[in-house]
Amino acid sequence: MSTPGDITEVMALDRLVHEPARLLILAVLSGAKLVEFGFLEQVSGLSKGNLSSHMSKLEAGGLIEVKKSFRGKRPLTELCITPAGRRALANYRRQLATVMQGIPAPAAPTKRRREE
Amino acid sequence: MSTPGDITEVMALDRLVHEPARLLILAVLSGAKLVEFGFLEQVSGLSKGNLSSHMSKLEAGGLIEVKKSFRGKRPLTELCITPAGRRALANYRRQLATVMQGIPAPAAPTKRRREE
DNA sequence: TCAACTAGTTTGTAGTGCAAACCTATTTGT
DNA sequence: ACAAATAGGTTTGCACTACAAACTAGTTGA
Repeated sequence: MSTPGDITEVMALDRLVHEPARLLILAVLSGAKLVEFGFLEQVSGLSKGNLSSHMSKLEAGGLIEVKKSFRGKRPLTELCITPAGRRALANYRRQLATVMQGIPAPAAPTKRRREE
Repeated sequence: MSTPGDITEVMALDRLVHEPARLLILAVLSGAKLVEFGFLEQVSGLSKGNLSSHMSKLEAGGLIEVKKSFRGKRPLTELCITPAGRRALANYRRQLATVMQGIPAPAAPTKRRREE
């Protein structure tokens, strides 16, 4: 039961969100009002450069907002997700759910579990 | 409740599978023993060239097998998923499930339930 | 003063996805 | 018989992307 889950929907996935690094960023942002650049750098494991460029793309796409200020005398960059960002993320999640229905479940043929 | 669903797992996603076009191909292959190139071309909506190159990558990665033969006098290319391909797909699905737990659900601001 | 650190941005490059052009053989039209 | 069209793909060319290395600008410590 449940809908067939049209797998061709996978082709409609938002590439801006689909990129793992950016999806991670959005997911983290969705759970807080304001997130510091440095914090994101640590939880994501991304290099500063990489993070910076993904940040710019998300900002250019209107999915996040970037606020630059100072803490004491040092620069501080903070990110927050926009309403459009939340929508994009929720939409992406919905599509993922649809897509997952088109992928056969773990199959679980034997009891062994191997991972690498 | 339910496990926290470590969102950083998103960084470990298999890029060979993560690409929408290839995920679609794998999903289709997982539901049949042997699939014709032309059929795949139609259901995916991919151009022949694009399909061909994704096919090559999946083959190079050992996720599918490509069998070339003739039907009557015309060339016929058929694809089938390998055991490694099935494992990769199942593994990807598992990771996706984990990742989805890290993405906030549809937000459901009101009580309405929308399905489409 | 000068080295080292903080907080990011810009640059360079290898790799990717995509469609257009191409290829070879077969079939159809005249 | 010969040209044009079609089938079934592959190769090429290009615009774009993710990533790390190199860079910039200000700050703190010695």
